Amino acid sequence: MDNRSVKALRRVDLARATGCNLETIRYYETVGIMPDPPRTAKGYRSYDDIHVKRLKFVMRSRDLGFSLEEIRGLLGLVDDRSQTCAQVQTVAKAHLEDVQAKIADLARIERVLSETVARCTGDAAPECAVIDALLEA
Amino acid sequence: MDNRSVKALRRVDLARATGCNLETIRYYETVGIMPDPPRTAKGYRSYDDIHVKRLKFVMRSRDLGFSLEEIRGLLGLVDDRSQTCAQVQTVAKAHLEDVQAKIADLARIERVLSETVARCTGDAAPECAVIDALLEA
DNA sequence: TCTACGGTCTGTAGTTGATACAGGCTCAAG
DNA sequence: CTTGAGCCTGTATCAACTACAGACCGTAGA
Repeated sequence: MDNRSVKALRRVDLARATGCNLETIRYYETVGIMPDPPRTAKGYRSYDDIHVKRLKFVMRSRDLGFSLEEIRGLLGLVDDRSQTCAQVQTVAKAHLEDVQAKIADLARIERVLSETVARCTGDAAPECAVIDALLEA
Repeated sequence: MDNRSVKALRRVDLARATGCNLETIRYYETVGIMPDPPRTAKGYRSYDDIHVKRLKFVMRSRDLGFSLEEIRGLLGLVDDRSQTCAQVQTVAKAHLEDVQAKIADLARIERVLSETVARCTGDAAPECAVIDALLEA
């Protein structure tokens, strides 16, 4: 006869609903990314649709490579939606530049590696182009 | 009158010769990536050209994104050069695939982020395409 | 009702790859 | 002799989790 929330979720339910690891949820609570949830009489955490939504937001952001610090900022902007768009754009653009820099780094590594691997004869010889490349000054 | 090694290097000398952080050298020794160096009578570490060479190898490998675990493997192959080439090629190829996978991931992120940022008006409105994208189920 | 199993609680340790600091010792130049 | 740079060790910190220990709870089936 509880007409407040249709169903209270346990930790495992929230984890399953989002695909998030059980312990990670608790971690997010201790670092303030997720709010401390209400508790049952016996101290069990009791979650809700809002937790599912927020956790999915966090996971999607993590998936896009935002740090927890950045996500903290994004969540603050979500919670207090004034002047949101310009600020969010700033964060997202900065992050986009990080991502592009990382891609450039990896592309360089990829080029060096694939060139080096290609020079490998791949046979049982004690000479190796990869080792030589790593050893050369 | 020491005709063994032309000059013994101190920690700071090795660090300068390689560009490696001082503490990182010690860290590499504790985790077995670098060997425990000989010590002076007073217990000071005493390095050599072989340490410079090995540390540069490690740094170049790290720079190419190899994990310390992978580097441990590569160093083993360097130290015991029998059947080297085929084995190194295996490690390097696997790592190359990792790198390519990472590039693909980041490229996906880059695409999503840049599309989303482009949808931003950038003005002071409380609606925001980035937030919406992160919130949407 | 008993029992088994799955779930929850807390606190703490381990992971990777470093980096930093405290507190004390030593060495070399001026 | 003093000063400053460098060395020593052990331990703490960072991100972002993950895992475990030891105790407790809740419910379904026999």
